[in-house]
Amino acid sequence: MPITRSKSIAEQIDGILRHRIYDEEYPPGSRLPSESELLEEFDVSRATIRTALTKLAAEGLILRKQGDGTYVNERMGDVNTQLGGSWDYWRLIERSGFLPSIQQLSKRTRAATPMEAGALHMAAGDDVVSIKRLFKADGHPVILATNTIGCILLGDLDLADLDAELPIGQLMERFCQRPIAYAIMDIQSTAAGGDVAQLLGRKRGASLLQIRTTFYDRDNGPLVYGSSYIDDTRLSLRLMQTWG
Amino acid sequence: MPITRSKSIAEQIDGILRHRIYDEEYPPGSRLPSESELLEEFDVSRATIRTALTKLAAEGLILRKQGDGTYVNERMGDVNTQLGGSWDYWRLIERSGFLPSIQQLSKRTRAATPMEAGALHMAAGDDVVSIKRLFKADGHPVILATNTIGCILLGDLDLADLDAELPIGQLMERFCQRPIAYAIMDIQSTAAGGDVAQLLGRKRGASLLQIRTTFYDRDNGPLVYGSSYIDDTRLSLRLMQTWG
DNA sequence: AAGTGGTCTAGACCACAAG
DNA sequence: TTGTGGTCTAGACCACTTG
Repeated sequence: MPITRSKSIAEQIDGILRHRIYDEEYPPGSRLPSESELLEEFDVSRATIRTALTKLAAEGLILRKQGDGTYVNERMGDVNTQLGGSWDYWRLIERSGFLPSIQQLSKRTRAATPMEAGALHMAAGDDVVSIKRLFKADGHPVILATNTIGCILLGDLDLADLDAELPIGQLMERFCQRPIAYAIMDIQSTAAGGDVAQLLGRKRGASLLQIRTTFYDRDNGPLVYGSSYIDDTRLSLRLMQTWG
Repeated sequence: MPITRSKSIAEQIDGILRHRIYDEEYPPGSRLPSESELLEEFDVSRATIRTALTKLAAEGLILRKQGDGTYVNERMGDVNTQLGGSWDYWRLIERSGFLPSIQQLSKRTRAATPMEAGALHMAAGDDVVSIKRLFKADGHPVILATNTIGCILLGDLDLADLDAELPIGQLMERFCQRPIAYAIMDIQSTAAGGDVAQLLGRKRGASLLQIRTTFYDRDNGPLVYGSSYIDDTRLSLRLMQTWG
């Protein structure tokens, strides 16, 4: 069991406020307590309160108006994606109003494709562990995701111990002790090939969203390469862009 | 001419550091001066320096390592999109390594489609101003963008004065005095219809990225609705996702 | 005029990595 | 041990909108 670093005060306040917003203790469109009220409630300095509020505002969860107050963003419920921040397919499905589930299709060691080898800075043909999963929304297949990890990173770990239900970030932290620092994603539109179409229950040639992601550690070393197909007739990517 | 608020110290430092990174005065992968060195250089408090650095780190431009230092992210050059932050098609094309240009296809007043009316909280058939533009990369059409603005917002402005070359954010600020606070984007994959295919020089039925965006002011009032088609064989959406 | 969020300061202590 | 970035405090003044 890894030791959980106790969170900072600002992070805890962030979490508490976030919960109050989701629980509608602070309903959409309503005004939050002022910063001075909050610092009294939590008995911290104003800077700490503002650290938490700044993060919520950057995500679009709240809108701050100078001279007026801080308001819960009415339209946060429309959003299912937090590109630029932590985010995974499970939550995407959940936030789209469906019940998520995962079906593991395969988990095996094989030779890297040229694309994977390039992304992971390996030679083509080097051994990688490949995990192929199908995400379902209310039981319907919606996302086909393949993740590839260089074998060196996993050491002598038994494949059977690799928990394929975990989001990729937690998986890397637990099994490689290498937390993800950032990822680079490439979003494209593509026509479904035969196998992908069949797994997602679409016709061959149907339009799908394709997301290719390479995850890096804080030393710029590539950790994982992922390629996913999203059936966006059932699931669209909705995200908030905050201005200024 | 609207009065331009002079920027805050933190914003100015943000801009200076950003320039130094783009100019490779701080090259990719190199270590920045420490926070104490920076606060001496600019003669400000540490909190002010950290405000600037925090913003750069959130965008992925720099990586901060406790006990070590702050480094320029080597892979920032791969990225062409800043979803979740300020961003426009002109910069997308530029950052993809092409020379951008805009061709205005039409600018006129017409009745709102049901989709536009819904997004803009109007009745279907109400008057809107519609601007249709074709973005080119090195002269090749890559993005077809249609923006729709409720006529009420523009008042008695002459259509001819509306500068279609402006990014939508600056356009709203200048002609409506209503700055954009946030936007909600919907990213999907779609098959090109006849007219879209022709304008983008693709075959009918080809896969395109479609982005639908509604822009809101800080009072949650819808300002603009935009629908765009991106030819992602020439231009892919590459963005950075920062972790933690 | 009063209250809000926006900005900035000067200082302190802690956690972490290696100059 | 030294120097980094991470966190927090108490206080000040400013800009803005009108609870």
